[in-house]
Amino acid sequence: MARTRSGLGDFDDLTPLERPGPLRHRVQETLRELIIARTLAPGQHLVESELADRLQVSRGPVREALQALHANGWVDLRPGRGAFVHEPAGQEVDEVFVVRAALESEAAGLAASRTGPADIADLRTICQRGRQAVRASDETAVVAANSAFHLRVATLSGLDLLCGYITALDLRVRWLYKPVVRTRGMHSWDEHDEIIDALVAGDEALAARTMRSHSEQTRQAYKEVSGALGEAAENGRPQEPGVHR
Amino acid sequence: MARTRSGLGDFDDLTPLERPGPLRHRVQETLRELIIARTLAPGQHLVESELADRLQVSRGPVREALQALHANGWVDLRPGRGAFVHEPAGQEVDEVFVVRAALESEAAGLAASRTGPADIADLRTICQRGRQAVRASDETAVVAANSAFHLRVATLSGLDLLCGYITALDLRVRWLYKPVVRTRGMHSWDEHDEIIDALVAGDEALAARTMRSHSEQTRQAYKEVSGALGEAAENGRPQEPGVHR
DNA sequence: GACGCGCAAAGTGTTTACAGTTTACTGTTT
DNA sequence: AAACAGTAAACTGTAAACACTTTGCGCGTC
Repeated sequence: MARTRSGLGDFDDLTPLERPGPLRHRVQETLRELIIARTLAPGQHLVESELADRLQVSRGPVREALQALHANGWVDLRPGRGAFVHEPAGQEVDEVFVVRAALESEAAGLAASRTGPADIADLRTICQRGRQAVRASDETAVVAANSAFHLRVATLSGLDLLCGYITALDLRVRWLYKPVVRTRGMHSWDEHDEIIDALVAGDEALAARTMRSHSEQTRQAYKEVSGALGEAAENGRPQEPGVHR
Repeated sequence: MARTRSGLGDFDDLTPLERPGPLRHRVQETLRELIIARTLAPGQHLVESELADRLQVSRGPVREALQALHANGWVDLRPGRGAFVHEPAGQEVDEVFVVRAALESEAAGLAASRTGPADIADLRTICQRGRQAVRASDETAVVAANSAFHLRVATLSGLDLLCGYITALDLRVRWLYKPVVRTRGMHSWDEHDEIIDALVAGDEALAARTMRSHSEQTRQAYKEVSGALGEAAENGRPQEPGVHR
């Protein structure tokens, strides 16, 4: 397995040297971070020239980054008026949870028949880190561990596409959920353990069901807290749908 | 319900006049169409200046369109080398079917409790159109009716986000599936009828199950035909996964 | 004082120009 | 003849400039 070439010896440690990479990537990631961190508030007008000035680049890369962010739902692009941080409206938060639940439970089901002992050990480690973070009230670490757990399960499905979608949705959840993280605490990690148990048992249906229920719990927690935060305006009926686009 | 204003009379027929809209949109859609039609072949190098010349625009809008297409998985962007039409590799086609199945069955389940008589009538009409197209061997019309049916069900879920994802995946399917459309014929429309029946019954679980099975059938059809088209290389084990990105 | 008109500032849409990288070719050396 | 270095063409990455649209403000009019 040693990757050697010509007669020049062993090159295994030789990693390609780092290169700056296109500006648009860094711009895109920077902006996404700022949006998630809510430094850039929903609805805020993202003026190209201002962003370009602050980031010390020209408008070109900024515009390209905005295109990509638009395609992923982080930014709304009103023709002739520019880019605005996307405003999650109405039932949208709920929708993210629903879609995520569907995809993650699918992933968990697929993972059940492919999970080895090493994978289980990884998952258990992540859970330990998560519990520790909860005890330490280290919010950032909790979020990180939670993301790591869900991403790890998604990866175990073996499907790159599914993994990509889930990762993207997880970022969205992290963004939307931010105002209300603290509430769920240790309970969430017990559910993670249940999921692991299902994976160990190799029971596809159970794994899928457990993951779905976990997602549903999280969604409920969100609903309660956000309901308490927002005015007590209880919309009895979910608002009229309408077609996407 | 009449939308009137001031004392100026009835404005219901007054639709905002059409405007050209940003070039990048039209470039993006044109390119996507060309990719789906396979005029632009997978792996093909998309040279910015050439596209710009042919479309009679400058490179700016072209680059922006390529960014958006990249974010949606139509185009690969190799830094320093440019844009290439995405090459579906290995199990990727299969993955699209899996994800689509998960999302569409979710949508069908949600639709079951929200479907009214008018919706049912619409769906039946679409099915009639589909059957007619199959009898007439009008491939384009078949594909159109099929897309319409699936999109309509997705819409009935009432979730815009879900709808958007499904629409995007449907385009992907249309692209990947293109080489092997003709085989499924009338059988597919019988399954569509079953789905409608489940919706009429208002049985969420049944609707979800039926839709999933329908998706699965389509996937199997794809596998058989593509297996027959490609060499008889029967990969026993689905190729090793690896992480997305 | 309310309304409408016109002007000016701000910002986006698009093009053009320039710098840096990649790639293929050509000639040279061993 | 094979391998290498050097070089030129092609193309991408980035910046800057120009044209047009939107938006807000001030002025005049009814």
